[in-house]
Amino acid sequence: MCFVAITKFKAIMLQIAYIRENKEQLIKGLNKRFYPNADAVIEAVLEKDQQRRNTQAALDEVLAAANVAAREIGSLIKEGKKEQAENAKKQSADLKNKSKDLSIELRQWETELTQLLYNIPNIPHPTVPEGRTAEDNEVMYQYGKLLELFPGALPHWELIEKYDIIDFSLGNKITGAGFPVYKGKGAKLQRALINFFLDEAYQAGYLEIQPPIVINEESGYGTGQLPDKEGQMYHITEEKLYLIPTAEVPITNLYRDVILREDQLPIKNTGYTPCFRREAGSWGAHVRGLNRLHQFDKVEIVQIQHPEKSYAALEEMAVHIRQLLEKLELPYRVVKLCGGDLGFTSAMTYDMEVYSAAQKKWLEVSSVSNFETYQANRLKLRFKDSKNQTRLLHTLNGSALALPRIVAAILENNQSQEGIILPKVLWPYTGFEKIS
RNA sequence: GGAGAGAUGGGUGAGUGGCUUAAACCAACAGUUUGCUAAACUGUCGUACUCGUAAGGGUACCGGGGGUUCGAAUCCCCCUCUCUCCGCCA
Repeated sequence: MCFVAITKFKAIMLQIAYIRENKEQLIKGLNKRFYPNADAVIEAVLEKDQQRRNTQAALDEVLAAANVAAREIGSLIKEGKKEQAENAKKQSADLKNKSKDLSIELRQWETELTQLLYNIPNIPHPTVPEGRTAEDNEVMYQYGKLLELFPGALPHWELIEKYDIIDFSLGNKITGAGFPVYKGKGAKLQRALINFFLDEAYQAGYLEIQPPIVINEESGYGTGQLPDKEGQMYHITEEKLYLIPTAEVPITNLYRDVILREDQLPIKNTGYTPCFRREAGSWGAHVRGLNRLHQFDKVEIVQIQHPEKSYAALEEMAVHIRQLLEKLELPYRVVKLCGGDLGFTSAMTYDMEVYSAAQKKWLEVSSVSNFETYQANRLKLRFKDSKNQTRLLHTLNGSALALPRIVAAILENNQSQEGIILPKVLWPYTGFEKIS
């Protein structure tokens, strides 16, 4: 019925009404993140939206007229009034041109608006601490003694060489820096940890998923890695696919374009995948050994939650992760990220940091976040509430856990003159108790 | 990789240019009837944008994108996916 096919507006329109009504709050939230020019960006969004709506209204009017005209022409032809039909056709040409122009204009506004919206990060939860850097994060909880090691204790990058369990130079040979090769007890320890983490997640009620580890562009936009982290992902240009930076992406995107029933909530999924990160520009001396890799293993937990229950779920996930660390007998602390340190898509994030005795520093081993409706909005992930209203859901995820730094901490903290004694909980999984 | 056939609402499935504002059936929901269940009957039954205080309008959407036409689910082109056959292969 239309003269010019209009591209389906894929933009994240659902949040526009919210932006309109909560302008001040949003600007405050963005400022907390030190997001530049928050006022100007929000103003621009509202202005473009107004333009878009004006254009939409004008276009709808033209299309409505064209529909009427087309029907008239149809009946004229049927009645055999050829000349009148020809005249009407000529007049329709004008409508056709107008609709063409208007839909081009509409698309322009939509594109600009989408561009703006995609580049606005999530709004921090009100309890997120003020602050610009990791220094300003709030320590919520600390567990375990920060042990002192014997003289001559080694950092993990020396331990792995000493016991010949992880080999960076072999990885360099076959791939490049940041792609280690795990050997013997090193490889088995990896496998043990993955199984342990998956079993624990299963016990906690998570459904195990084995997703693809390459994703398409749409999935990248769905969870917010695109366009924000474009340069962070390995891109397979031939097929327009990306290697996943985390299992969060495929597992959460399972629910893209889905409307759930309330009784299906919450969705709790877990999955093990390798993760790939280019880490462009972040390489340096302080990321030795297993501290930062291009490929690493991780078990992820994902929840899709009712909006009113998502913060309780965040706490539940944090407890799950803490229990893993406690079972592994690792000293850790939980920090709540400040506004400036918060990830692009997150409303609230806890980081779990394990203390490495040999490196004498805290290593981030897990990060658990509530994205509220931010991802759901892009994913079009919704549910029907008790009043049969369609509403956006909340998504959450956390690492439970990322392997390399856990391995580093286990090796460093458990070393002795006789070798590395593994935490008891892993013995059934490894089949050995000691690396020596 | 080659050849062919397909993709329609929650499901099945009709629809080869205007009588389709997408039929019919099933499922679902609400109501009526009913000792209970069932059946029967009646009604409702998509998503998004937009105008309106509201009631209620308008527009778009038949895998995705583009084109032809006054008018497209229907015709043409490109892409994706599914099925069948052939080839190759863990």
